[in-house]
Amino acid sequence: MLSKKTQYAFRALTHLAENYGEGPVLISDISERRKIPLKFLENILNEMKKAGILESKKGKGGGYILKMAPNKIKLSTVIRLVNGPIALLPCVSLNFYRKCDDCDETNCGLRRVMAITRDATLKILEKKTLADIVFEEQAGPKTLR
Amino acid sequence: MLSKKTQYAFRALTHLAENYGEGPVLISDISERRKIPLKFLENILNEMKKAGILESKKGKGGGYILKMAPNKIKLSTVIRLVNGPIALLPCVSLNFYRKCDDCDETNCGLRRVMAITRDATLKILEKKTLADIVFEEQAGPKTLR
DNA sequence: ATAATATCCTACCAAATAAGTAGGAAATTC
DNA sequence: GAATTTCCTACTTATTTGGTAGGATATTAT
Ligand code: FES
Ligand code: FES
Repeated sequence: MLSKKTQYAFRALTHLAENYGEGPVLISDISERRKIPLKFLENILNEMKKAGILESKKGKGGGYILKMAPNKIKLSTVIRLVNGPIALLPCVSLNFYRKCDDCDETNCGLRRVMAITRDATLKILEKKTLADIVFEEQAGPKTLR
Repeated sequence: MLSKKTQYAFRALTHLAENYGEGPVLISDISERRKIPLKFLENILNEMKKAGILESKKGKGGGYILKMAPNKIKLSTVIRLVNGPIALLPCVSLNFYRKCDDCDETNCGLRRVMAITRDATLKILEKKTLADIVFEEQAGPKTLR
């Protein structure tokens, strides 16, 4: 499961995506409108800035902006940044690889299945971007299952 | 990511699957051969028994057995049992649904994408069973990536 | 200059979860 | 009734999560 922090990150990014091209948005603004604890949000946004997907400006008229267009920011990027590995096992993670203790990697059946799972997940998360999330929200209420 | 406990569970189950039809296997046996902390493994196996996928016998000649054939035990079942939800958000979990705080479900773009991701993951994990894991191991070393 | 506005930085804290241990009770077999 | 083996309850410890506090630093406006 994604951490609460990651959910906050997405909510904030969605907000920024909606305001893309209209200048900086205040942390306090995002915090209020999206119901995210202010100080926590500060940290989150700052992290994403350091990671290169946000830009910031201090002082009056300042705030945060997406560093690139919403359709350039992949969900996989955000998740890896804020949440960590996408794979279900360290040994099949592309970006956070770590060997499994006491398990023979070249011979591990679980590992192979989890590699397949990772690929299926990634196929979606590498394709979907913030723009897709915004679009879905504007498409109006939908019930899903 | 799957917890270490879940990895242990899978290692143990794989071992039991390999010995399926040959009578009970001792906890201590699994513990040694698969390098899993004994007392921890005790708890894990017992949990899975209560959940209905294992059977046990006490006393001499006792031990654990799979309650059904390896190809009847889905990976999704095991993960849900030991690890918890498979979905990336509580609001899209089929078996562990919980509402997200401060997020309008009927209108949430992230939710929709995560529902798609969940489906893709489940499509694999509901299909693959312990038998597949065992088969992969017997298919011999393979390098993946 | 200097006050006001905002982000940035360092550090800390509490609650929850994960990972594992200890010790004996209960059932089964020999 | 002794040996074997799982079962049960409870505890401990380490790590991660979800924050908070307080001031430093940069920018703008007067
Ligand atoms: S090598 Fe990672 S689970 Fe076997
Ligand atoms: S409702 Fe679950 S993330 Fe929006």
